[in-house]
Amino acid sequence: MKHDDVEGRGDLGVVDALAQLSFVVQGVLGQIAAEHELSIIQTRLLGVLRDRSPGMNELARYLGLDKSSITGLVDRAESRGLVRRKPSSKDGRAIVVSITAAGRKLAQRLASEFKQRMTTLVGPLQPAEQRALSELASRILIHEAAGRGVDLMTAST
Amino acid sequence: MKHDDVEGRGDLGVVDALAQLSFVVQGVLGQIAAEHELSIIQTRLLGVLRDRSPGMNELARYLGLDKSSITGLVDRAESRGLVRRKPSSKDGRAIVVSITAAGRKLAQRLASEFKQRMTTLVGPLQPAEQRALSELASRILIHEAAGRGVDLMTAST
DNA sequence: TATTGTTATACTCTATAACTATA
DNA sequence: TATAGTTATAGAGTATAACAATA
Repeated sequence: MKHDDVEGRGDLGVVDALAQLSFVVQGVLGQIAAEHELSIIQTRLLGVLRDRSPGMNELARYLGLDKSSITGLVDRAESRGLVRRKPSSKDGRAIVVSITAAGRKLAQRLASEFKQRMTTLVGPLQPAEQRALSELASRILIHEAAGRGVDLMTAST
Repeated sequence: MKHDDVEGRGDLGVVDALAQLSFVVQGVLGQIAAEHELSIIQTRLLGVLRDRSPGMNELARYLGLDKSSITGLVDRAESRGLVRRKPSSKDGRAIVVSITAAGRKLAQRLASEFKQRMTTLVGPLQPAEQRALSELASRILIHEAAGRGVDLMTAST
């Protein structure tokens, strides 16, 4: 007998709903990536490189991984022709990682398939409800990003 | 110049907002799990076992993994004293996996820390907005689950 | 000395295929 | 034969620590 059972029938409560929804969304992403023999992290790598050519260290910060993990990640993507390493012209120690034409093409394809699947997922909601959902989720994200010192609306991640 | 730029300023659009939110939520979950030296999959394992004692095969279906992957997963949880294997009394080939008292305690702790962090995350929204978000997310989940032949409101996953 | 990137190593997670024991 | 579970093997992803080259 939950004393705080204020949710109407069919409602999971914010915490559970967002948790479960995150698994569903990640599942969609993982499935689409897998259809192209990619992992989620490889997909994120391509996403980051779509509008940037960072060094390994910088890449590690973007992805929240140790730089030693980036080495293997980039190795595998490079051996598939999706990204490329080039020595930095400014710093003899550094290298610059960039996406190849093939990598960009694949990234675009993944993005479009993801968008389509997500559109289907939110299909049961009316357009106005989708906008409301978008707005609420965005507000959470903006606050969360601000809490980490990032301006979501400016950062192009 | 996007022709479909109908979103007000500060809005990412449903697809991007849900995608990014899923990474944030998974990040919270992963961080809390890591604070207790657990992975997300180990945490899910404990979650599943909170109200069930399935066989290995059944567990594989719940977690969406191959049964051979379950062996190692359960091995590691068992060696930490979080779960236990018992031979099935009905089927000589089968075993039954159940959570231990220590496992249950840890699972409860994880759940409570997760709830707290998530509550903070949605804190910027007014209570009524949180309810609206919960309702919209739940509707998506119910449809998605129904599409897989599962009744979310009855299934105790 | 500090920083950039790689290597060596170890562990978790995952799948496929082959195997054992029971049904 | 079919099913439950494990083992063998391989590979991705991750971290820590040690290292080389450059700043």
